[in-house]
Amino acid sequence: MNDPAARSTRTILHVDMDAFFVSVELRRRPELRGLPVAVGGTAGRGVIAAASYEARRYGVRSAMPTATAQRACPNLVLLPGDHALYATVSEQVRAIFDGFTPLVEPLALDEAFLDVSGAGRALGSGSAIAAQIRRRTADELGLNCSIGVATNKFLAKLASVAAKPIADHSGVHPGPGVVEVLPGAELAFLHPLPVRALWGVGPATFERLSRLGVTTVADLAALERASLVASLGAAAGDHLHRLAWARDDRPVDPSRSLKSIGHEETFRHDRHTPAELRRELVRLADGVATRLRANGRAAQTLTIKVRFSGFHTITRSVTVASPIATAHAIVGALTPLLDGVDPTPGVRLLGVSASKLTQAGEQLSLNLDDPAGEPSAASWSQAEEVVDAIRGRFGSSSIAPASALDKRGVRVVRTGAQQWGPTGPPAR
DNA sequence: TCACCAGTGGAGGGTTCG
DNA sequence: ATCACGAACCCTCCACTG
Repeated sequence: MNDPAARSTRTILHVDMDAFFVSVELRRRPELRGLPVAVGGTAGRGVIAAASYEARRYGVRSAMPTATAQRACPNLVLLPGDHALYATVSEQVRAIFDGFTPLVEPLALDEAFLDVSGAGRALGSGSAIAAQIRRRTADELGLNCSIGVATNKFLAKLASVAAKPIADHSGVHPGPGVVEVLPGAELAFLHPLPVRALWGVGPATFERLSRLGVTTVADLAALERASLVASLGAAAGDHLHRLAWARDDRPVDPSRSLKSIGHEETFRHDRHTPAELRRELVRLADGVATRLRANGRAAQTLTIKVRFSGFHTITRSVTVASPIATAHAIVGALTPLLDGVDPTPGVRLLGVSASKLTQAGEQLSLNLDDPAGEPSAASWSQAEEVVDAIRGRFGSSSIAPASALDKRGVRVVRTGAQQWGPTGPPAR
């Protein structure tokens, strides 16, 4: 305990569920086991969210346009996805993690970091704990996972990639399941990897690094920190330089709080009129406001995002004096911004997002009686809380803003439950 | 009054990740 | 050759403050 090296050596696990969404679906559709299966949006404007390893044999990958995936794999079984179910199963996985350490940082529904440095005596080494976790997710939930063990977060993440099964044209090859990077072996593991494998090196950064002659992590490590900073900026340059030398002291943070809440939607057919956009705005704002209230938050900054048919994308934002959490107030704040957008060239996507979040609750209403006879902010707030209660009892589609309805009073579009592209048949 | 400086925060664009 | 959605973070420009 008085050895500084021992005190500073951590044991971090990165746990990544294998083909999570698909694996959850296969539990209730066992007849599909062994087939190429994917969860994702329908062809047209949808993308793949997860692919079984059999589908990956054909080159199907997540984020791939569904149309492309179906060309690559004509027999692909495409499932629409059930985000609520995945969230429920994710909580069950989480409960297993919690049995090993209180230091669990979820990254996504299917991924988490665990700091098990303190668990040593009772539960065994990092790789022993990893083996126990794998056994329990398989036995109790019927789900496989791959786990990386290392002395910091980003090496653990890279190790979990190395632990994964591999699917290529020759077949599906099981992975080791657990890969541990032992203390002292960090650079030997890290430096041969392609620089693209590093967290934070996407297409744009890779392009810039290529211009500097960097292909592997070893190349990156050989570069002067200053030239990296000059090329990539202070934050990214410094960060990557540290990673190249396996330096990463970011703690596993179990209490990261939400910083923004948003909804966006790509339309099956482009919108061309302000009236159409206005209707979508109301609907999206309703979804965002509902989630704000469900999380007990209110927002001060509101942003719209507009993607035109040519894919050019703009954002417009406004910061209001006091935090808001009703659809009415959000629409009020965003309407002037939307009015500044000309939809005639065609709009394929609209998004609404709320940031600068605060705890809702103690905002005082200073104008309970409005001389113009308009309902006050407080009464909108009460009205929308009633809406929350009705949805809680009768389902999310039981009630909607009148201005989000079409002329027949039919709800125009879905609530915004996660999809991976427009619903219904392909456009065109 | 002007020029400059440092700090802050808003706005807009962009990158990356899963 | 047509590409979702949700979120975090970064950079740059700019206005404002003192």
